[in-house]
Amino acid sequence: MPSIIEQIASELNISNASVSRALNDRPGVGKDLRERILQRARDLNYTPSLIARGLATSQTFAIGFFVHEKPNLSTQTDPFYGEILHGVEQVCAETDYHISIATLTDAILTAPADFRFVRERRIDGMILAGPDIPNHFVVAMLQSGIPVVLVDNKLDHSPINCINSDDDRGAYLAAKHLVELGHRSIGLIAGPEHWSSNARRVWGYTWALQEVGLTAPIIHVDRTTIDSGKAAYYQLVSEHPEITAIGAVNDSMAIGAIRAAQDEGRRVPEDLSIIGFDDIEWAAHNSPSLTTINIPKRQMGKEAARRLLSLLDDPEAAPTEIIVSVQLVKRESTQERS
Amino acid sequence: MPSIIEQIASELNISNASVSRALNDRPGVGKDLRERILQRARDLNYTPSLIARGLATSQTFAIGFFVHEKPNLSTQTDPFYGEILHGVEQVCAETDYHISIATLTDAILTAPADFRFVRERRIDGMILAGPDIPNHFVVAMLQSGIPVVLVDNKLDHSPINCINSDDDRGAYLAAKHLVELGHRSIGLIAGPEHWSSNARRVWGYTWALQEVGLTAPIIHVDRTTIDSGKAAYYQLVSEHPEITAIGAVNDSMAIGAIRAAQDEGRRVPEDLSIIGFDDIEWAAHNSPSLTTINIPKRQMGKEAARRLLSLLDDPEAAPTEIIVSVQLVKRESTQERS
DNA sequence: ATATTGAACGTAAACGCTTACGTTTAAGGA
DNA sequence: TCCTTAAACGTAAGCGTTTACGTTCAATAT
Repeated sequence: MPSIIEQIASELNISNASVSRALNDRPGVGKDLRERILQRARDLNYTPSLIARGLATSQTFAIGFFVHEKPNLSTQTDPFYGEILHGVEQVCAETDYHISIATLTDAILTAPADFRFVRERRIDGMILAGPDIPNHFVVAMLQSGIPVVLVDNKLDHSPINCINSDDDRGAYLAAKHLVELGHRSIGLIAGPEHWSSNARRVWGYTWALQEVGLTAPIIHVDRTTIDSGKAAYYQLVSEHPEITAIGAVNDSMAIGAIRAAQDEGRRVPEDLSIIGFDDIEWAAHNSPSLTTINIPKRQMGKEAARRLLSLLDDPEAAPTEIIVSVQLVKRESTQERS
Repeated sequence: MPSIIEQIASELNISNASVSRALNDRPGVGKDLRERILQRARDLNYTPSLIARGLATSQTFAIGFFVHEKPNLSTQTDPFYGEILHGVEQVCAETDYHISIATLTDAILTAPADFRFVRERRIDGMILAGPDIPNHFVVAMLQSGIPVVLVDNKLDHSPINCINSDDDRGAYLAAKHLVELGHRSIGLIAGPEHWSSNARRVWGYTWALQEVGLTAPIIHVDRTTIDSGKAAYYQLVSEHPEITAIGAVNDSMAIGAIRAAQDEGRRVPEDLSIIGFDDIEWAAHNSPSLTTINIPKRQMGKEAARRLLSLLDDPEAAPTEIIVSVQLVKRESTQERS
């Protein structure tokens, strides 16, 4: 059975080349012949074989979306990467590109040297998502020769194409919000100091408070779960009972803090205002619902895909960091200091 | 630049065919020549071009994982398909298969007739996930000629390869649990009657209660969100104030019911026991934490992948429905009737 | 000793497209 | 009218594999 291209060619007594040209919208075929070819192709329900095309052009029209398997700082209870992936899908759906996914396991992360992981997938480019993908792996991928875009991550000492949320500003907004509500004794609940987005959030808080002459006690804990939020809360209020508002470095911890406060018999927000960060799905469903900083995950995915696609056109483009802006979402867990 | 296969062939003064045979572990090449070929391949860091191989064999070593975009019955606030996908990944990671994903949009769902969607992807098989993928689409995919496995779905009148959770039994267990706690006035909160998993859950409840001579009032609402859980709660208790326990058809609704009860000043579980279904991530973090029926999502993904892979070997195998068993998870939202 | 067999290996076509290059043809310029 | 030019189209090689079919040759059977 001949391929559809061949069939059209023979039916119309022309060459494969002309059919291919017409189908790909390339010059070199006359107006009305082109029309007849396209018509016939439609009738025959022609779908190009991306795989044959791939062999011929060494383009696969697939991109990889690879996420680190460990739950990260902000995604304990949230389909964080699911949302990002959705964004990637949305922009790819408008193109010919397909998405090939994989989870980055430790095995892959520790043995990137042979490029096997990327080469066997035959992808044109890749998106790497997750804050704790080790630098050395990113560097290795960069050397594989295909474009790389990072999401929720960056490289330590050199510029790279990446998409990140505006953590500094988000934290700044959060602090500002608390200050505007009249709070003057504000405590901070933070995760491990060396996580970069954590550090940036702490920095944003500190900066905003400093602007109005305030300094905040900071509790660092080594995880960012609900339970560590509780623990941080207890430590914070025992050291600083005068506090009327708490900023948490992510929503899970904020929710933990709310629980702990409620367990102690303090009302949120009447006695204590608490604000989170991330706007995970449950933030809106918590009781009280959580005031927080929204990260536009889907948009991050879209930006990542767009960046990657444009890189595919021009691989030499200079590395750019895209910072998506975040937004304060006022809900029930914060109110004016009484 | 010659391909690596050609390079090895010429270095060793043999033919491409022998190299290919050795690489693919096929008979027809002598023991020690084979060894030398493999050795050289390792040295050269050979990675087969799946795309060239695909052209030659018309196997792509990729499967599609396609999920319906609408949030379904049970996944409002839960990375349901994320977990399933994880399972799929885990088993694929042990094979040569890659995963190509896409979201089934309405546009795709309504125009499947041309197979464009599946053909252009050049996949060897596909997993379709989501309870409300229309029958006609599934049928169309079946006719595309490649194996199809359904997850969280089935076909109305003909057998098909699918993976589902044991909804009847789950509901049975839930009801049994309430009965064993001493409850005799039990109400049911359910979603739309025509959703099949919903119907099976209602059926399981009814059956278990009937076994001990009980019948339960059932409230059907048209969505399965937290808010509709609240609404259903109010309707239920206004019509049946004597009720001491509530079974909800999914966790979101159960949580809604808990909220509503708490708002009314009733304590859960002291005054009212409430049990959910699904065991979404938040169930464990709710206060009180939610007693519910756990669906092993990851395992469903694994089963789906395994089924698909075996179908790839033997496409003629008879359609099988795999039902994964569910489990009662006792937490805080239920207790003995006081 | 010859005939038979099968393992080892080579040849070359095929998979479905793209594309560099060559040829034809008609239009436009002098 | 003849020459130039470019658009239209054809030719055929090539992308990296696999595989049906041939060939060679040594081992075994007779």
